Amino acid sequence: MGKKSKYLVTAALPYANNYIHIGHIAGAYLPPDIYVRLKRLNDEELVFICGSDEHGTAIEMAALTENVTPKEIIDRYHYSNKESFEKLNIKFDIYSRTSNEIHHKTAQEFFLNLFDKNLLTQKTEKQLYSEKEKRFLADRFIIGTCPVCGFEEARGDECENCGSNLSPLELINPKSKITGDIPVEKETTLFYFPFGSYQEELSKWIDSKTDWKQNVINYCKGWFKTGLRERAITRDLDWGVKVPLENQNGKVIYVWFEAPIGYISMSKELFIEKGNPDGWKDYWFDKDTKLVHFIGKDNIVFHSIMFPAMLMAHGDYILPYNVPANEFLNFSGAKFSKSKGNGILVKDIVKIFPADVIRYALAVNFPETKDSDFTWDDLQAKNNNELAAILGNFINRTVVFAKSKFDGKIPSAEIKNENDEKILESIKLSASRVNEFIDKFRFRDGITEMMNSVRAANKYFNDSEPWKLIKSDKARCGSVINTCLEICHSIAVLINPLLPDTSKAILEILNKDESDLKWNKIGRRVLKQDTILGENKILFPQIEDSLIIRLNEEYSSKTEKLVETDETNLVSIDDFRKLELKVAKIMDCERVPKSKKLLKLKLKVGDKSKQIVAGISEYYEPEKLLGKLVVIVNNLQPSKLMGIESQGMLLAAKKNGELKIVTVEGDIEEGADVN
RNA sequence: GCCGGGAUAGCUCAGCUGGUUAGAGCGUCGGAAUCAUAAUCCGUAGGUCGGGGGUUCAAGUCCCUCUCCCGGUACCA
Repeated sequence: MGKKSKYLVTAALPYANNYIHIGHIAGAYLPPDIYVRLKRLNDEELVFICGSDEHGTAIEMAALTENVTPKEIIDRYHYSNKESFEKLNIKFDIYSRTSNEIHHKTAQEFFLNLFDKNLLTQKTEKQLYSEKEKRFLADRFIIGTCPVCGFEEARGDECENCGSNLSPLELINPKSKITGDIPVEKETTLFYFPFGSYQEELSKWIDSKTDWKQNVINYCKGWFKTGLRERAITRDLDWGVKVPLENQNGKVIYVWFEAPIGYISMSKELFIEKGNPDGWKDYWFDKDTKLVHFIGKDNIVFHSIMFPAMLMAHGDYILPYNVPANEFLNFSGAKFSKSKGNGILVKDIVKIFPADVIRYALAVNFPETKDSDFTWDDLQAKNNNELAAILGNFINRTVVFAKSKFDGKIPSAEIKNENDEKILESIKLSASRVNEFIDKFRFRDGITEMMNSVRAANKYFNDSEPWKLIKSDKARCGSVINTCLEICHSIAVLINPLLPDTSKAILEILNKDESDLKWNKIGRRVLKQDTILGENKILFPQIEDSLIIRLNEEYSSKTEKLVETDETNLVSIDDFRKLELKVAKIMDCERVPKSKKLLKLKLKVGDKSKQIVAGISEYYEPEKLLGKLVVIVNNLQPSKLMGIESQGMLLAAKKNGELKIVTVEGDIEEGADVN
């Protein structure tokens, strides 16, 4: 064994304005968790860093839209996402957040370091300023008439109607999206970072990274080809890390610049927690540290170009050793999309399936070289046909056999033969292959290798035929079962990085502590004969079709295409009678978080209550709807909108940007039929 | 528009600098076995590698072109 390496592993900082979904997990969080767990089993020295990215316009905008403070937004998503990771057993050494003071300080120091070296340039330009709100408006906060197509609600950065990319200054009649205030043009001075002057050094550096994934290198080369340009690193905004200079009121460091510094500040925080405040330097300043950034492909430019350029400019820190970016995970052929609300959120899926099942289903199909596809049917198949059938079954058949034929004790292995040693040896070899694969970020191959070991174990069981031996040669049979139990232990270690809960469960069944939970113990005999086995347990219960059918229905409604209605199409009275229109009373009403138009309504229809999600919040304040009698389609097939079930449809009239809900003239008891 | 990526067995995916009969897992079908969550093990079948053209002794792999999908980016004065 040579000198152990030291690893500084990071996972992309999730932006705290949304709940994370399983696409994120497959892309940037489960791979490093497996990687880190494996390194730990090999006694490598490492830290694993992650946390929420909590600044920037999008969060401020979400806050304004919901009429809450940014702090409320980031708290909601920070704690929820942190919990999501925990539920999936993705175990960071620290999961912190960029709103912490230590991060503000670290980012400011970083900024000042570059400023003091005269590496930053300043430029003055015109931007839109709201006198009323006393601040510059971010592009997306401005709406106005599109100069290209005349659409009246174009945003400052792009027109959703014609797709044009716009600058806010081009908009005709611009106004603040939030207050409706009319902004004025005002000059502002911002700092820029000259990426262009680092292009050559970066390019050479990337060229030296021959072992990086091809997709990452391609992205970088693409950027070099178009040429790196300077980029603003400050902006006029309240919510963020303040620019640490005089006369910079109302200015913050741009979030893309400040967020990756979070890796550094979170490292500091971790070592403060450990009672070793300078410990982070052993990682960030040591040329032998392997800094590995796990990210999704959308983040490549930041981690393999911008952040390295910043680190070069600063000079003290190490550069990334590798940036193993994954592609994207699709869902049933469609993209995960926040706006369409069809992502499978981690906080939802962990309520349905055990962490290990989710981890396995995602990991065998990591989007390592191209986008890959996730389906519920696939998850079921992976659980039933692989986890349960191959892995769970081997443990179960071994333990059940030992329990019934050897008094629940580990029999002795006195009558060994070469087959016993062969299988153990092959698992040991397999383990070293797993190690190599994962070290090269080839997780899928590594996992295939793990499962091959378990297949080999089943084969050994079959070929040894202990059910026959028990009748003819009990001592030899005991040796076989002893070996199988040893294999169970090896498997527990082997799968530990991928399936930590299952690994633990196997150890419990074997009544074995974690003292031999080490990679180099794979394929070795570590059990004591005559140990009484623990309680057996089905590791992977079958997933029934009915559950999968239900999930398919639930999630397909989110991706359904809208069917256009033909206005000239006539319906018969029978068709009309299929609709059950009823009068309902609005009992409760609230905005759907992070949605633009949705209100969640609690209705009373006769003696039943109902929940309906309606897209009317741009026209009605929730409070004003309370108590109103409205008309609803009572028997509409329920569907989910942004994860919230809607059990009907509210009728409303709409024209020329006006919308009025259909109410009842006079008073009538709710629940009344409408026809 | 331009740049980049993708399109390979029923499904999900591998195939580095071109080279013998294109691979894996799951599913299918057949067999063996019956300790085990009807779970295992062995074997079989399945692909004109998106369409078309070209280079080459030889192309999934290189070139051209077309179709579809996905990113990025520009312009629409």
